[in-house]
Amino acid sequence: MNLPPMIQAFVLHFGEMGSRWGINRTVGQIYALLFISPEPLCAEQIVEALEISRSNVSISLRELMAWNLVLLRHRPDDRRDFFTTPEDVWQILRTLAEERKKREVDPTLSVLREILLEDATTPAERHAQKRMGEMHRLIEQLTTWYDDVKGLETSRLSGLLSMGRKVTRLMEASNKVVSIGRARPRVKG
Amino acid sequence: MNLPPMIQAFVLHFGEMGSRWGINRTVGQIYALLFISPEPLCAEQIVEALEISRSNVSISLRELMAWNLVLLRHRPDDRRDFFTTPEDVWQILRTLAEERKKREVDPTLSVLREILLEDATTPAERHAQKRMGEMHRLIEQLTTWYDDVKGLETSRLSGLLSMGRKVTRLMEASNKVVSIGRARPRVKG
DNA sequence: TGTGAATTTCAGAAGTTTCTGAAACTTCGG
DNA sequence: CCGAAGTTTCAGAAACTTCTGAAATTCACA
Repeated sequence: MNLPPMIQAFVLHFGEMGSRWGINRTVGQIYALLFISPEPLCAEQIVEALEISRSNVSISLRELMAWNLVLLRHRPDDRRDFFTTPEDVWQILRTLAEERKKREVDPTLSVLREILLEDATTPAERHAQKRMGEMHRLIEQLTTWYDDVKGLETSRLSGLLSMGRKVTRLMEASNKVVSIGRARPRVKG
Repeated sequence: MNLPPMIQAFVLHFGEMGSRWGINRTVGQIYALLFISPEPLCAEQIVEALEISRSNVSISLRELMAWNLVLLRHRPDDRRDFFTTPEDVWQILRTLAEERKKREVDPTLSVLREILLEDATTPAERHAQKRMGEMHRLIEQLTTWYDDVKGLETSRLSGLLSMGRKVTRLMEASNKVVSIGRARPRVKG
């Protein structure tokens, strides 16, 4: 691998973490390389930088495109595909969240929904359904929050994050303001 | 596998999802089984229910304990270990978030921190450091929010989630309250 | 200290994923 | 239609993970 040491460290780290993130080493390395590269790279440049086979690069790029984590770029009078990552790290976060939800959460949600429609006959089944119901409600609540928040522009999302738990105080304060101003029901929660 | 069909479906699903969640099939199945079981189970009962080897159960339980996802229980006059999952699904969520952060985020944060301390000499390195800086700031912001929110009791956390993006309006409204003095912030709609 | 039930460890078999090089395919200018 | 440049596919090799049964270890109690 023929890269400046700092860049190499970053690329190798993403390779190692790949397996923990549900992608493989090569995919992680390619992503890292594209992320820090000042220009889009073509497949052959990736082969040279990482010293892996052309076919491996091809398959890994496909996978990254399936995740919507890399973009295709073209140059005038050049037939080759060039690859890059989105500029905005918040946009990358949104994509990552969306894809992980799709792969890691949605299938479970739909299995739970189906099972919860079935009739429980034995006590064991009734208890199981009760537990699955708890799990289902939790996941629903999380995904509802996510769906609500995911469309926010970056500045608002960032603002929301920096509020953190202060929001709960604000909620209470707002209840007071509201109820003093004109009697109103409490905000849910 | 000798389980009621509804329970079997749930257990098999967790097994299949296991690889997407960074655990393996057996670990996923055992977790699912413990989660819906009305009583703690001992290793031998897991062997019978899932029809897998005793040693596989032993190793998988170790892994689940390393994740803090299962608890040990004992019965009077019985030397065997019995295993169960925490009752409260919100507590499970907290544990899961904590462990995933520890494994999937913290190592990257510390690699980024180290690299950002180094001196960039070439323009490529300077650009790489700029990008890593963006990534680092994003992760810091997310983990700061997480650290802030993770200690909330369930009812507050749940309330915060059900507010979703409405919070941003509340933030703006609260600015107005502060600036105008006693205008009433809208909570709903 | 010896016994036996419960548990863990471990070497290797079985299964899965990743990677490569070679061949096949696609596209486009001449 | 040809050839050159680029890209994808694929069979099998290499590497890695998971699983098992057998052996080793632990531990309560007589």
